[in-house]
Amino acid sequence: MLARVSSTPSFKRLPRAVREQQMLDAAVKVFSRRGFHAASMDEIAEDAGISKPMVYAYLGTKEELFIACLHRETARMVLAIAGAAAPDLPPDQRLWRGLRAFFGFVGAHRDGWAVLYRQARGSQPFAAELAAMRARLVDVVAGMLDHALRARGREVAATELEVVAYALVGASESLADWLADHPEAEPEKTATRMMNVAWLGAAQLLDGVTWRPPAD
Amino acid sequence: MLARVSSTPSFKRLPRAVREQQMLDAAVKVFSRRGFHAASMDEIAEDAGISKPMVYAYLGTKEELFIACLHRETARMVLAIAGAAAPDLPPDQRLWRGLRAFFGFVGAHRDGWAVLYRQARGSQPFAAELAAMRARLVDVVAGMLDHALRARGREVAATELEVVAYALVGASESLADWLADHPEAEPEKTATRMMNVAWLGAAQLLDGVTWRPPAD
DNA sequence: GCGTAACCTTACGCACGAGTAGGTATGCTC
DNA sequence: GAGCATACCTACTCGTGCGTAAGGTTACGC
Repeated sequence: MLARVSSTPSFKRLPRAVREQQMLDAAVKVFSRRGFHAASMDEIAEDAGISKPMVYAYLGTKEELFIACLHRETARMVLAIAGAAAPDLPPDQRLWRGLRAFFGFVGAHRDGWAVLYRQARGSQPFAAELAAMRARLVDVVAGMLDHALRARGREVAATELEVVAYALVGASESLADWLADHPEAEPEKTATRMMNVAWLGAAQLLDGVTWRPPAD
Repeated sequence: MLARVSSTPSFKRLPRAVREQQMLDAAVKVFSRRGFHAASMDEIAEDAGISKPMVYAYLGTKEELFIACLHRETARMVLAIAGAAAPDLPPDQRLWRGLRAFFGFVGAHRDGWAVLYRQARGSQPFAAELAAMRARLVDVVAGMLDHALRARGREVAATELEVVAYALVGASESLADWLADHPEAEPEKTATRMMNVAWLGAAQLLDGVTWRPPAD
């Protein structure tokens, strides 16, 4: 009414695409800090430097907004890992590169990742979303195992593979959580440790066998 | 006022301890089905066959109630696993028994476990609670590894052990989630698969080496 | 220079559910 | 069988925060 030019002297009108990204940035930040429920649309809007109805106009309801966050972050992560694929390498190399990319990504997006995915695990509407993306990862890992097995002339039931892949993915997620909680930890080192336990197994670790990252 | 004897013809007055257990049962059920936030105290009260103020009188606020659920379920789980300890067995035996007990418990408390712990991961107030109990598990596993290592005259930094233990616990939790989502799956079998990946590692699995449960 | 469409605001309605006030019945003790 | 503690109820208050109605303001095309 009266105080109009209070906050920003010249207040920029920005095109939709830009504002949407700002909003998503803010949303990820606030959802991370507060958790889905405790986060308020007002705070997100304020953090984005915009007013609430704009958020509704562009990204829809709170749930839709959260899902949009999930999608963007997931896409980024998949992209980061996809670059490390190289399907013609031996399995240990592929596993190593995948893990390195994964932990590298998490390390670079600590607050983003951790709480976002921790959130998504819980509440019904997002669990499906999250499960879908986890399934993609599991499929990739299972496919890798299957590929390696066939190359050795062996074959294993799909369920069996899925469960093993699931365990590996789960272990990685846990270590990702650990990484997100320990700001001083190095992603590369964490990936190496994960590689050790996943590739070698506890029996060999106890016997002093260790796996070390290749020169590259 | 008028409809008093509607629900239960003879309505029993029960001692506090009994009612508290009924309330906790109901709370676990409702929290599981709906998630922490979506669960309403009214629904919990109704499910327990009691009115809301009783819940407040006995178990306190919604948060306190949830924490009470967590504590009870955690205690039950620790108890179930503790019985399988046997510290003088070789490490593979100990790991196997621990895993079997763990998955057995989860299989027997499917709705209880899954959503309760999935919930707790997310929201701030409970994360601490959950982290504490997870830390106990991690310590146990790390201690086991340390014990085994010393017996072989080797020694490893505590952080190193912790991370490996963390990965193992994480993988188990993931498979527990998987188990909770697949009603047809057998706990024993799941434990075996977990044992395979944890003890042997991917490299040996690919080579066709498998671990099989002992006759016991 | 003027319309119009996109951008952006303030200010509110409204539902929902946590937590409570105050009162009633029941059993146990002496 | 009076008294007292404990179990239990109905019926509210009230904060909080999602989602929206209705209206300003700036840029851009013509």
